[in-house]
Amino acid sequence: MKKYEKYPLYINNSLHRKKEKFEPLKAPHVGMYVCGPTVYNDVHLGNCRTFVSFDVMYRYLMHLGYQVRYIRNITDVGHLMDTGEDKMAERARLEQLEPMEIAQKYTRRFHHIMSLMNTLPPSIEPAASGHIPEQIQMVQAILDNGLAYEVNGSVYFDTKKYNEESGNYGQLSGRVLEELFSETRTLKNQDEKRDPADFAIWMKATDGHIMKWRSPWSKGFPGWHLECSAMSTKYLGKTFDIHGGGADLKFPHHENEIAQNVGACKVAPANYWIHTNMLLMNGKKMSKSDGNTITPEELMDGNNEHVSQGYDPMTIRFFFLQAHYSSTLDLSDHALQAASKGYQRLMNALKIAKNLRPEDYPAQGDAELDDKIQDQHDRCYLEMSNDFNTAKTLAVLFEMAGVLNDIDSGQIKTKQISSEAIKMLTNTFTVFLEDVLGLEKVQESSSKLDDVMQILLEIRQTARAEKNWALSDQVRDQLAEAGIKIKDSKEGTSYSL
RNA sequence: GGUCGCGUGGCCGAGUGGCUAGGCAGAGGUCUGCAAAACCUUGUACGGCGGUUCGAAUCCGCCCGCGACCUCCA
Repeated sequence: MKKYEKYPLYINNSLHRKKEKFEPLKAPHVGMYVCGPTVYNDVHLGNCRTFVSFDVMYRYLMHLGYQVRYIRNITDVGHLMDTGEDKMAERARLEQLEPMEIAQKYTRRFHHIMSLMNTLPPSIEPAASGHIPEQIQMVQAILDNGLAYEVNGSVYFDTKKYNEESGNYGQLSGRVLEELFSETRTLKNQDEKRDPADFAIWMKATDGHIMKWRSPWSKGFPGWHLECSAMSTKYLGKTFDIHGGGADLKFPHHENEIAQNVGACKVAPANYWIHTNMLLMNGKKMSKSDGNTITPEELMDGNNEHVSQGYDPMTIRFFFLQAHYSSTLDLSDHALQAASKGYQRLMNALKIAKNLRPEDYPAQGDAELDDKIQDQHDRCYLEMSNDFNTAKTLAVLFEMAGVLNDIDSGQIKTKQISSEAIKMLTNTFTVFLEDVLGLEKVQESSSKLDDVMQILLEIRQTARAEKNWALSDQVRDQLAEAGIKIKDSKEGTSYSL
């Protein structure tokens, strides 16, 4: 019996605004598409939260026994500014680089950050610029189906006609087409559209535009929403299981994506839509465009006015997972400090778990304790299978940490706990912490500093043995002044920066 | 203005009809040469006013406050 049969997964499907049992099209295969970053500058922490959320879903799906194809795109074309200039092109102009250099540069930096945050790479990470033919084909298919029209080399999606035929425009975002553009904003190229709700799927490039490709309609570039439609269809098929992204993409991006897919392929793209909520700072959404942001580097270095110190990437990941992905989360220095302590507590317990040997324990233990551990094991699965409730799962892991500490301190005696229970406890704790939630022990620094510290700590240890408190305290205090804290414990003395 | 969501103890944050969320901080304790760290124990809560119910933080209504989206956004 597969784990996913034993612990059926329930997902809050934003398409229907309710929690539904997850039934993949072709179990054990699962196709998941997540909207990735636009690589015209560095990702900010809000982006990271989204990708960490989907990383945990990806990990848990795999842990349940599904074979997941996880697609996360890189947007490197077609995203326009209010001025009409492409975001990539604008950045290229500012940095005096080629647009593709910009894309490469920020893609590489994005990968670096994602790796620090311990997210697994997706199965395929397609770039929009590498899928122009597929996008042109899709424009053609929509035209062939009579749901788009060409004006002066640009092609627009006929939203009104689409809605008349399918009646579904606005289903995802809960919008009514007639009311949608009652208050019109002045936007570029509005004059070419038949209806304000129409949107470009192919745009003719203006003279100065650098990123452009040949198409049956003009030398131009695809509309922003089109890449996800084309690439999800190419790699996951016309209909697939899960489509995810930040809540701010619901409208218009995802709504238009659905319209394009249905318009081209006559079927809805994804059965389950998952939207992650926004990371806030000072109670306001973190957003690239209005400057209310903090980058992962700034947070890790502590080089930002909003934080008093740098935070380890794993602390940040833990901080994210303490809240449910569908809730807003307010970033603050205070909350991060709390997260740092809590995370450390789990890591201490992890160390204990890894040192326990089931063979040291008897075949029979205290039945009550065995039941407790069985219950904690079950709850880890039930909570994660309940719409990926990482907050609740962490709460169970903290309970398990308590048991591990009790074993370690002798509060729970060896004879009280069975070998099987120990196995289940350590295995569940380790697997959920590391494999499912992706939380790992902070890498110890392995520089010469370790050697130097070893020497200093030995000197201090000798002084202590000789009751030379003046010297031992001098070592401790002066190290503290240099920002190095030392911790005495039964196993010896360790240090941290 | 329209649509959607939120308001939980000092702070962060789960929970959705009766059963302890959890973390941090605070308090008490264990350990320790002292300290720190670590560990154990522990109090405090559901924005306001009504309603439904045997029973509501949880459902309904109104009010107050906050946020998101409404063609830049994860």
